Amino acid sequence: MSSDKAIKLLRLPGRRASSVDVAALAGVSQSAVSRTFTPSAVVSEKTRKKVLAAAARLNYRPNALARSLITKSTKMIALVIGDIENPFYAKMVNVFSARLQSHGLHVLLFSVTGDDKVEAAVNEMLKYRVDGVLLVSALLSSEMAEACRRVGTPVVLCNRYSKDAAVSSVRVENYEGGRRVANFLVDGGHQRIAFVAGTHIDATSFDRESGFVGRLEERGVTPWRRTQGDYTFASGFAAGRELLSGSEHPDAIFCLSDLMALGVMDVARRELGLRLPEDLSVVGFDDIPTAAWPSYELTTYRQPVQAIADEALNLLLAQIENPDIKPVTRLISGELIVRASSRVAA
Amino acid sequence: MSSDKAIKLLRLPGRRASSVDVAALAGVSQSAVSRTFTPSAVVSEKTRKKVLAAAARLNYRPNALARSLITKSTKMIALVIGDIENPFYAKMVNVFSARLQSHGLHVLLFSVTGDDKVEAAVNEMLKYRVDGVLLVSALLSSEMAEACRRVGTPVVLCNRYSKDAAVSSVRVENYEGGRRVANFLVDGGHQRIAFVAGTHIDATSFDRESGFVGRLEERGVTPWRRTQGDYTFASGFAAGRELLSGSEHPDAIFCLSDLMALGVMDVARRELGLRLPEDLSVVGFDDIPTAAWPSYELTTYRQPVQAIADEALNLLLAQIENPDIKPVTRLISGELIVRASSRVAA
DNA sequence: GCACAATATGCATACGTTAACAGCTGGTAA
DNA sequence: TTACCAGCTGTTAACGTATGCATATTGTGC
Repeated sequence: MSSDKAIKLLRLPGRRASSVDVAALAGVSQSAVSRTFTPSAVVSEKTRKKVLAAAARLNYRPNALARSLITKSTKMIALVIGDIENPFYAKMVNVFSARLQSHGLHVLLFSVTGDDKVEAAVNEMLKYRVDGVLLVSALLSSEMAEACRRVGTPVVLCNRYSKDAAVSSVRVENYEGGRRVANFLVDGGHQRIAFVAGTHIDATSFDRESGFVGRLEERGVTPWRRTQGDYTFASGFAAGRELLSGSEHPDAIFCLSDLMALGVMDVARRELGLRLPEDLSVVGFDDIPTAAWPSYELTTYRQPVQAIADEALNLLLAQIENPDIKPVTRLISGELIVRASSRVAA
Repeated sequence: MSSDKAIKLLRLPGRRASSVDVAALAGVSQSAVSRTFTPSAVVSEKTRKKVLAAAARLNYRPNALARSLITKSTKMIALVIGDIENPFYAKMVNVFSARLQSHGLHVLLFSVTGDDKVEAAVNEMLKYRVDGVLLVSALLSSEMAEACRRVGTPVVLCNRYSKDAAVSSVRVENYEGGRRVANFLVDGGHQRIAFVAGTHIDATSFDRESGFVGRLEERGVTPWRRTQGDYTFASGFAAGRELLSGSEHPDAIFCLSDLMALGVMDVARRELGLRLPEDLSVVGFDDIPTAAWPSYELTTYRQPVQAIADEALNLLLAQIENPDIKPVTRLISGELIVRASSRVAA
């Protein structure tokens, strides 16, 4: 009988050791093995030793998938990221994955180009039964939000939000940020203030713009000219060339991302020979590392990445803990970092 | 009997629908549901319709974990990345995740700071039974490589390799790259050629340096001075300050990463008032997007990210297909991109 | 109408784990 | 010695799916 069992349990070549194999080698029951690898469970020191020895010999590691099947928790969080090559979002990924790892959670990464691919990603991650979803700079359609809600998967949006979908979200105070930049530029005595928007599929760009324009008008300044980019350096370069091409050019340009602002600076200085901030002030949004480099010294509205990520993660963990919690929106306040790319009040 | 079953299968609040639930609602067996969602399996059009309708009503999605338990394939690839905030590696992540997604594979991301954390990451990913492991800019100890081999998990290193561990790897031709830069600088008539190395824990930095120094000496030029950074902008800035501080300064500096080269350029121009390339030539390694920006126009040795990623993925897929394949090393040739940061031969 | 193939379905089992439960051991107190 | 309790351990039933096998259904040609 026991030899039958032993024969049956002989490790076939190419098969990975299971808890049953370990149990057989250690001469204990399979549950003893399971308990050895379950922190909350209780085993005598003697059997734990035996089990660990056998496990080491067989290169055994508990199968997280089988465990998840029972515990109904995969310890996996889906991280959906829009544009990972934008340093601001790369940093976000870094912070998130560090935080998640320190919580014993794992990251299932989905890098989506264009909001249309988010749907496919969501369907995939739901198959893997992730414990929660973090969307960074990607828009969740209300149907997909509803799909997550139906199966009870918590979701938190980062730096995006949808008016219709009932999903928690965390973002920087975009409206307020726009106002602060407006104040700063008017205080600095600028007259012809131009603006480079982002793509308007999300409310983020809209909020920053309305805060900015609204405050300008409150202070009696009419926005001089407006154009649009897609948050990249190249689009900023193009936008700068467009804005600065006429006979009369703006004396300040506010860009909705640092990358675009850097593009504007390069076209202004390298192609048109303007001096900053004497001939032109440039202000960005994000505060990516490059903004602080001596070649740029870009004035920008800083988004506190750590704070945003921490808040988003707390929201998500709370929602995992208690699924019936209702969606909330958190606004994180940013900070205007004044550097040499802009003229300041005398 | 059937009503008993129906009662038992009533979807409890908070429980997710399983194939059994769908089967009950559709009036078919559980296997029929399984077959409907298994592309290779065969079902009549009639039952497929019924199943899909029931599945839609219940928000059913097949449980990938349970499936993996049987098929012994998780369709998950572990992606371990050293420094995701370096644009070069951010791009790598982007390319890999796009490629993997198009193969129907999913990315389990591990962002490690320091090679010591790789071990913990490897242990975690093996618990999740990933189908393969991609290590980008992270070093795999030979013990960990051996651990993967023992459980039969394919591994491919990207831009790193270990002499002792028997693991497949793909990297750019570092040695040759160093030689090409040496030739370029000597051809340009430079006399005092300095060098900024990276951290020396990996052979990558060593190979580039020995190619560079070796070729310099072949051409009768003695390296003027050498210092070391950690691939970041800040370390490049510091290295530049150190190299350029003396009374006599180098007329060319070769940096083992673009970020460091940009740091050198900034300290040279902004802090010391040098003109490039008249007073100093700077050459980098990687070709990150910023290198092409008008403010820098950095000459650099380009690493073809797409080609490296494709090759690494092919190697990994081949190894998944046939686990007994033996480890290979692939060298991808790079390309010297000449821009305005360096003096060229008259 | 029949025989026979071809196709489609259901049944049962296995994958590797956790957790509720019951049973076993040893020690202690009377 | 006996009874009892605490601490461990083994048994068993899930979790949700895929798949080999046997059986049921359908269609074809005469």
